[in-house]
Amino acid sequence: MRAAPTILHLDMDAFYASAEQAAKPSLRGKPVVVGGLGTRGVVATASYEARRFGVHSAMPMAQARRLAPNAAYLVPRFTLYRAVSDQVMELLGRLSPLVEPLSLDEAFVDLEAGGTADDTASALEIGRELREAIQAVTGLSGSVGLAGSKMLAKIASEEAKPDGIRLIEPGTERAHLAPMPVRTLPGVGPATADHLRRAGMTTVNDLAEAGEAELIRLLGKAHGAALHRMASGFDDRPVVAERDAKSVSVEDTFEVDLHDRVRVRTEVERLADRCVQRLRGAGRSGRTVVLKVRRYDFSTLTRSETLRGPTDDPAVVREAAARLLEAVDTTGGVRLLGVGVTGLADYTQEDLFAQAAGERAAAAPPEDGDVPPEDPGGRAGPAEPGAGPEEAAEQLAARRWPAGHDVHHEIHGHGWVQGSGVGRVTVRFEEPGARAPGRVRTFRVDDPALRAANPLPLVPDPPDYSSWPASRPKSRSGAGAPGAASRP
DNA sequence: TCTGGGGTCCTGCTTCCA
DNA sequence: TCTGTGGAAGCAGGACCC
Repeated sequence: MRAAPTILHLDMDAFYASAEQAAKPSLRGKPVVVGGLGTRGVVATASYEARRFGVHSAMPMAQARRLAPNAAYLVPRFTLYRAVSDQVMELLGRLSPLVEPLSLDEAFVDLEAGGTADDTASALEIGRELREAIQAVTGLSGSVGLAGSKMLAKIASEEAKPDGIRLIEPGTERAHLAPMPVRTLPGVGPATADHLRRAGMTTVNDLAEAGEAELIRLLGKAHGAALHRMASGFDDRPVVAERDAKSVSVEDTFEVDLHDRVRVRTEVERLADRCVQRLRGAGRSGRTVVLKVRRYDFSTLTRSETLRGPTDDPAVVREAAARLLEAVDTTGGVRLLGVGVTGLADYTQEDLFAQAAGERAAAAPPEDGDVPPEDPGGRAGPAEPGAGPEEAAEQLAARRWPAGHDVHHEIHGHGWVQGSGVGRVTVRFEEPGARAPGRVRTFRVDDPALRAANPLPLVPDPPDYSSWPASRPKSRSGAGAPGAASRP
């Protein structure tokens, strides 16, 4: 805990949805929902306009569509979000060497370590400047929380949302937290909250007064002790700039449950290959292979196997995953499969498995390596079995032209896919920064003049913040859009 | 109504080994 | 040689977070 509120928490407001609204002028002020559009998709982010209909993160997409049938439904575009996130993180890095990203849209900053703030006034000033800078550079708004600890800074940014700044003065933590519901504290989810409610505790004050011993009795040593400290306003977790990943995994939920054992095995091998690709991309290897199976009834089980040494050999991971699958009963159907690797290391060890696999591979006909022989099944796969020719064509069109993705037309220029089906794709031609919505045109899905395009920057010509925070950039006309001003 | 994907951490249990 | 013990490692599941 600190005597000055020099831990800053930044949380971008409805990040994915706001980025889409900024990229697509016709969606500004309208309900936008970003997430998986398949029958089993869930909402990743809903714009504030969509939230008014009751749509929220993690809600099944089918339910969101019932609540807000007229909203724009888009698939996530991580290339765009990552680019914007990089811009935001770059600004945060100007405030301190200690920046801890939690996700693409959230981070802690230790202002004291950066020497950019050492008291309430300077922390507030830097928070306001940061929000202005983010608005000017990305066109998006973020909420800032300031406090003497990570927990309180995060709570403060939550209270500041949307588009605000909030400071919790050190010394007032306990009083601030006392009336709040237990779910406010990090680490208290639905299960723990229910557990606590049955024990008669619903507010943070209840937890603080219950005492550490009682919470340990209820929740176990680590969780109970940590929760009691947090409920009492103590949180001395440092801001950690670099964290090594501890596992790498990939998983797929299938549009339709898999029943065919051969298909299940094929999918597991495909996932193992994808997992190794990611592992190698990170320059790592791993020792423990984990198979995850979610069955038709949503029951989930994991099976793991620890190898003699770390590996990044796809054949080794594939075979381990296949062995693990042998021990799993999949009758009834499989909804999700996942393959992961833990026990990460920076080196690989030539072990007997790898050697054996290599020898087998040398003796066998050539494989297709990392590229599957055909577009595989599941979410990214071909038309589902049983789909009619028209349905299949629609699925292929939707896959080629995902809703919300950027396209370029030889004559009409840059646009984005509004929808596709019946052999047609509908495109709205507009760019970020346009004042009015663009025009809509429809093409054949195989129109040669139409091709997929990369996202454009949300702010075409952002101001130069390279000397900030030492000196602030001169305001340009149009920079610092309305709404950037901090709320009191 | 019907529940994603990619992670982290913790707990309880079993086995192995010194 | 047998027995007890404690720690480490492996494994499975659950909860939580964004």
